[in-house]
Amino acid sequence: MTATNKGDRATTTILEAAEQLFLEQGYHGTSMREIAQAAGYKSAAGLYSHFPDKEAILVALLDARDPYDTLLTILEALQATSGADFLGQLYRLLTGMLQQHSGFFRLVLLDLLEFNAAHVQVLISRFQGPLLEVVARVQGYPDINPHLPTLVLIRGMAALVIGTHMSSQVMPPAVLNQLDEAAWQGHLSHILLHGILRAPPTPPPRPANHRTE
Amino acid sequence: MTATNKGDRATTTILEAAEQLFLEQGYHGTSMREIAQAAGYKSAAGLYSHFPDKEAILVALLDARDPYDTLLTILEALQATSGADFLGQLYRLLTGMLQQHSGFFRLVLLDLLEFNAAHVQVLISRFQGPLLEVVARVQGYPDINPHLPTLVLIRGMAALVIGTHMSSQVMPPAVLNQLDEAAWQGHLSHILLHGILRAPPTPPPRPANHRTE
DNA sequence: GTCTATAACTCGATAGAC
DNA sequence: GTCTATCGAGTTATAGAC
Repeated sequence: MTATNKGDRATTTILEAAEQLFLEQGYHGTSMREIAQAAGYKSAAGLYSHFPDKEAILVALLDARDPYDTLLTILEALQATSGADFLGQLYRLLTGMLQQHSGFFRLVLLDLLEFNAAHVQVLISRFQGPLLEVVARVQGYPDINPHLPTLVLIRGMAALVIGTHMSSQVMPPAVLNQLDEAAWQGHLSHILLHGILRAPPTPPPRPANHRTE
Repeated sequence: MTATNKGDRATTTILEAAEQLFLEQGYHGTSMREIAQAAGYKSAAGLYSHFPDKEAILVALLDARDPYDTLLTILEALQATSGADFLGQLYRLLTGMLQQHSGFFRLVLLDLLEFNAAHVQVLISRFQGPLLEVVARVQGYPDINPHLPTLVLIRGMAALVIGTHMSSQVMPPAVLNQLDEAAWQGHLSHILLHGILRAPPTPPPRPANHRTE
């Protein structure tokens, strides 16, 4: 699945083994012997032909599972009729990707706790340029609140997306399943767009001037 | 600082030592020897007079650092003139507490990764009742959108609060410091209340009928 | 309760044969 | 590249003296 240019299949096998174990047991909770055995080796020595040490496996894993390229491709192709439409799609896209790559997100948390996000910082910095481009595109729409600073727009979106994902991991399944995924996305993106208050500050009952889609 | 009913000072000393090390090095990355030495013992054996094993230390630590009681007291005393006011205060309160108890939050993440949130689930379930009471209070205000299901209100608020905190841990300090804390809170709570779009869907330039606060 | 001593393993990493 | 064998240091946890 993870493309390696050469026939270096052993490396990806090791990474797949390490991924599963890291996610289940944590970084320090997983031994080189366990990784080796899960990858089909008889002892841990074989791993050192492919990686200099244990930490290098985590770094390679973070890099291999980084959904950066996929995300960038989709972002560039994204088209919308309004800021509301764009943000709605973006929210759905990001939460969907975070869910699909939840393993990667756990690896990020792992790096955050075990190495104080030392390795992820590199991945994030790579993302900064494209991110600003997307936000600039968002702010070009006339229905976006022009008084919101760019940074606030980014952090607000990021916070809701990350928080949505985190909450799904902590909420009891019984509660989470009271609404299906589409309903959750619809409601939460509504909050992102219109907030929690009633849409009109004081609703003046006037005939329809706004268009319905 | 952490109140223990008896003169059981040794226990709190151990917990303080364990807290610092767990947060710096992770759970499996911290040894009983290290905890013992940081707590003033000459060997790890002394710890076993107070805790049956290593995991018990983490559990006791999670329980000791749980800000539940503090939060509940503040929540009960919270007064507001409107839903917007209430939610604004609540957002400020929760983000502030999360920041103040960021150590506890890291312990939660640690439990999430190392034990699949097994221990935190207990703490969360304890919080469910009071949480519903607060939300019921929120929904009593007339300016809150009545079409938002209770669960959506909870998760939306939780997501933004958690996401705000998480983003502060990953964002480069240079970016984070471009706005001061009060400005961040103001903007982000504005998004929570009114969303990212312009306040009126399509601004009809009519004389003031809406009241300013 | 805290100590020394130690049991019984497991850790990451290396050496060298094949 | 993968193997066996192993080094040296680390691990959790216990036994028993004080």
